[in-house]
Amino acid sequence: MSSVTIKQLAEQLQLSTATISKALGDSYEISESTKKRVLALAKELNYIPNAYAGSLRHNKSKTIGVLVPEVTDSFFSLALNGIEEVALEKGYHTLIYLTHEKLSREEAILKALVGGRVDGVIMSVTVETDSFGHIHEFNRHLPVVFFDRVCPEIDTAKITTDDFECGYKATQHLIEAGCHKIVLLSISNSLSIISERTKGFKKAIAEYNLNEDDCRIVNCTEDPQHNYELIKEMMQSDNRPDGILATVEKLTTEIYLACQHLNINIPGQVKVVCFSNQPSAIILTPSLTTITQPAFEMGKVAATTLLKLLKNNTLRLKDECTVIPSKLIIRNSTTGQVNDTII
Amino acid sequence: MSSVTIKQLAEQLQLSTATISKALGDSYEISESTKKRVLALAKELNYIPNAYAGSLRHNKSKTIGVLVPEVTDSFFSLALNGIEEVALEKGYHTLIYLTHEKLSREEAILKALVGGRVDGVIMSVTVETDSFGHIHEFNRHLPVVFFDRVCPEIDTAKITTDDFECGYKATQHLIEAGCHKIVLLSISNSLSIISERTKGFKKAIAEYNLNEDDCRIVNCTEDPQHNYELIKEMMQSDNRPDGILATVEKLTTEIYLACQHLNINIPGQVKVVCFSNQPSAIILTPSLTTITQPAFEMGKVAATTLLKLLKNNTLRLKDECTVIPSKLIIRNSTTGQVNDTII
DNA sequence: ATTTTTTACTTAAACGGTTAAGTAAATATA
DNA sequence: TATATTTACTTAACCGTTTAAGTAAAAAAT
Repeated sequence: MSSVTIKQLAEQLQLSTATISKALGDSYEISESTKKRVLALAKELNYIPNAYAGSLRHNKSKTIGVLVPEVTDSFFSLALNGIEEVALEKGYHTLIYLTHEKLSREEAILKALVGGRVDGVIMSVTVETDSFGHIHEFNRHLPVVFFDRVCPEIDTAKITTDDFECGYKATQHLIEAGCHKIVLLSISNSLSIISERTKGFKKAIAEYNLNEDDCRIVNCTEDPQHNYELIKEMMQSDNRPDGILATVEKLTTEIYLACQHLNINIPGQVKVVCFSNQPSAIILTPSLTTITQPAFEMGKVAATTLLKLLKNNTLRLKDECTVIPSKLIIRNSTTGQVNDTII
Repeated sequence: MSSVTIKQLAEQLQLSTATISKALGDSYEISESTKKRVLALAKELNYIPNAYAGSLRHNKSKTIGVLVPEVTDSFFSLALNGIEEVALEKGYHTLIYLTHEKLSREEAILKALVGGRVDGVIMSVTVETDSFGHIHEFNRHLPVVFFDRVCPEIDTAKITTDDFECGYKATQHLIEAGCHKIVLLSISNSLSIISERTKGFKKAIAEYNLNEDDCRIVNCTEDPQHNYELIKEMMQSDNRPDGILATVEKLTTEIYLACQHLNINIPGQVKVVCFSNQPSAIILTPSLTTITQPAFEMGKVAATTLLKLLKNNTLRLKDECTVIPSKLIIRNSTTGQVNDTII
């Protein structure tokens, strides 16, 4: 059952455990011949060092924790991909925790992680995270790197994308495509990314002198069915929008469904832009204009930043903020011919 | 930096570390008054036990390892979701490793995990996994639960879906919808799920007396661009199929794109079924007929099974196989009106 | 009043490694 | 030849926690 230990190697070779340990660590204190014997036996018996013994001694776990709201979202799964790639390359292990957008989970997980299980954390906060005492408390013990959904109140590394500019560019694109009544579909009032995107949205509305009452913000929830009803209602109202800017990927399905069921043509009657990393955007009918975030890259940079700190803890994490731009990918949901999308 | 230890509690209360440890464990050996004092101080100083010290002592890590080919796939992200849910509920931690379909990664990861870092592993093998010595070796030390992509040669718990039946049902559905030349798009010759689905496919072909030369198997790769070319070529060949059964989700994009670009109507000229958990299946044009696997449920059962064993290691894992049926969800890509999908 | 049992602790070993300090023998230096 | 240095080890302490074994004092039983 249990694997080979240093003690067993020591006994077989009639050496002390210290000698074995140093031989395996290629120490100058050990003769070449002994090193060879140790390495050979270690290989033969398939010796694997116990991860926790070393961790306990060095107070280092070679493990990072990743807290994300969910993983069934292209952005987060791509980011996780990037994080895991860097971690594996640098010999780190990745503990994953899904908060399911619950602040209480986030709090409980961070509290548990102070116990030495991880050397640091990479996280994207929940939609509910409007207080941050738990993160601050965690950060007193261990380093935190935020990515995407950051906590402005915590002074640490933040890997983000240009949400403000993208909110602006997406709105500008809708306006220039002829929209006058643009609705921004939000999912939170506190989330950093949403508030940045919203600011960009508002700036464009103001700059182009659109009627601010027509260009409102509608709050969606975690419940797809509810969102569907909400969008359907919105699209049946007197003041129906002619442009939709959806701030999260998962709203795409409900927007397309509602328009299909109400027989509203995209882009003829309403033009749609989504913040999305879904590969299927290109095969939707009409193909979906997206703001596509550099998810994989953001994950890689977040992990690289954290691991850089763990290697050299004189680094000031607060100076390690990176902004990687997203791309506006224009497709038919904002520019397509109306005939393209008869349903 | 470092957190509070039992030693510090002991010193402050003028007690031994043993007393503190037992008080925290609510041992009968400790008086109620002492327990109260210990608990109070522990709470005040926010004592969190060091995870690895306990792990080292008990040779248990309260951690499970999850090996999946990738996480940017609805099936695996949903399954991970299910695994993490059960793990968190039972106080376990989840280490995630992405093999990226590389056997060498799978081997390296399993080897590293023998070092006590995990108490067991839940895995879905890579497309390259045609030997299994590494899994067998790992399994000598620690329990393994397979889900979805299993290794038939290893005697342990396997959580699967009814791939054979689904291969059959999907093919039958295509045949009954009028297809005579059905192509199965495969990604591997060794993968358990693919071979089961293929068997079901062949059974239906034989039962309905379709021409076996027209109903061939085409091998796709990990490269989307290559798959696109392959599908395009196939759809331009003399013997163009009138039905496609795609065994993995990610092929959807290339099928739809190729048909769009070649101006081939789905379902008019070719009907399509995909094994897929993508939520966007419903908003594609035409909406996509899918075999949808119980991904979340499979993840939950896999985790529950592993944790059941870890609690009671007299359990025989090989007796803990579960098959959870998938669903054929019929949509317009096989039954829709041709007019629905003019592009 | 004496012995036994119970209570409420402490001591020390253990988990599997690492490492500072110690040491005997071999080699180099004066 | 006597002393200093280097080589190649070993011993023992330590990381933070658990737990078997030991113990003194209090309570119960005889």
